[in-house]
Amino acid sequence: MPRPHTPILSPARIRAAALALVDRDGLDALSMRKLAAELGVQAASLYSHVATKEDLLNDVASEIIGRVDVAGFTAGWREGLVRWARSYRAVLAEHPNMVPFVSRGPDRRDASLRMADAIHGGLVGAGWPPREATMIGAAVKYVVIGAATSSFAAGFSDDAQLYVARYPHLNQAHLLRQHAEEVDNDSFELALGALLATLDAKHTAPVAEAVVRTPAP
Amino acid sequence: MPRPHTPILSPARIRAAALALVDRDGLDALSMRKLAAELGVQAASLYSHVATKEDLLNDVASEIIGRVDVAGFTAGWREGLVRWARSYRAVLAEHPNMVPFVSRGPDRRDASLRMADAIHGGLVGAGWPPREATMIGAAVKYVVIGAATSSFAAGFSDDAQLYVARYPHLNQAHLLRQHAEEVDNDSFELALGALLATLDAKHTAPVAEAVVRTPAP
DNA sequence: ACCTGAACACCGTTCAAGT
DNA sequence: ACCTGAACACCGTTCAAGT
Repeated sequence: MPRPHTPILSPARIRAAALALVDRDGLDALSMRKLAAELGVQAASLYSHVATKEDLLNDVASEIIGRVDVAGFTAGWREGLVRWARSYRAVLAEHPNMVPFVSRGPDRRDASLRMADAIHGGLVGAGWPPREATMIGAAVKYVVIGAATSSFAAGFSDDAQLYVARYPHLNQAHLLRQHAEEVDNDSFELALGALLATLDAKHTAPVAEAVVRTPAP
Repeated sequence: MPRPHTPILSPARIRAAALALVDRDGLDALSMRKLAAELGVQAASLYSHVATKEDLLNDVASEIIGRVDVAGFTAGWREGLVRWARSYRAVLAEHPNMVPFVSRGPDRRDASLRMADAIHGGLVGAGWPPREATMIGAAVKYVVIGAATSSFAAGFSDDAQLYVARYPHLNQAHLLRQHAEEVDNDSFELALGALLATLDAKHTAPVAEAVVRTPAP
């Protein structure tokens, strides 16, 4: 066995350590040097396994997105959408400090494109015209990303009572910390439920056509 | 006139230059040194007018949020919400590179709190119970922030056709650049319209009570 | 009061050198 | 093949010094 050292690093280990650091200290606290220190190694060593900090974060983001449940469409488009929306939100809520990065812009990440494709395919397969499927996917995504991004609960600090005192209407707005998650959740379900109700009303005609076009095998 | 120099900098001039730089080159491209260079000055000079880079960005964000129209509630809660949502989205769309910063987390900025307070006050004044007003404000905000954050059009690059080739369902998804803005807009209006339809249905009872409780002056 | 020059403690990334 | 040490071109921020 002439191998001089068993390797101490690997892309997966680096990703895990990066995510742990971001979860603990925030996205801005992640530096290649701190990450290396956490792994007992020099900063330059990371570049044997990772091309760039941006790439590393993209890979971490892809791992997160990959955990979203897009399999619900076997039980119908409604169930597919609901499971997608709730699991998408839950997965983001597990890593609030990664949300700004994960939800940045029009997504070029492979995992995000696969997710978008699964949703679009599920909707089209259930009879929604492609143009409407795109809009529905986008609208649900807006609600999820918005809820994850501007959550009351995420990073809610204990000095929040300060604001309650200064802004009269917020005073009665149930913004206390113990209610923040509940308000987040109810607001999210309000938006999601409203969207589904509208889709239920629209749904009747297009799905009938689709059954004709794509008969069961 | 013993004044040695007429001051070349001011907080407002610095904010304007910072926003222009971010709009042109992106949020990551903003550094105090580049900003100073743009203003024909040394980096250290900025600190006579601005406490910190973070503070500067917060002030820029406040200016942006301050342009949002929250005055529509004089024409009823429905008109108030619609004008708020559309102008909020439009204001963010004017500065897509600032969106990640403007919509970060639970907002501690004064302008954001004033906006939230105006919306909440408008809804409560129209008869919505405080708890529901909070949820409605949050739900509309989710749609606006989500639409601004994960817009197809913002930063849509010209090599997007690459993905269309690789992902079959996206192929038919009308994701070509010339349609991106239209899809964004229709998806946003779908989500907003769904929310309003649900609120219209809920609205009847609470508003009647409110008229009794808060009679006209 | 406002701006400068130099410095401090950081960054991401590269690269020759060691094993 | 993997890790190190040193270096490069950057950061945000501070502070004594000039006017």
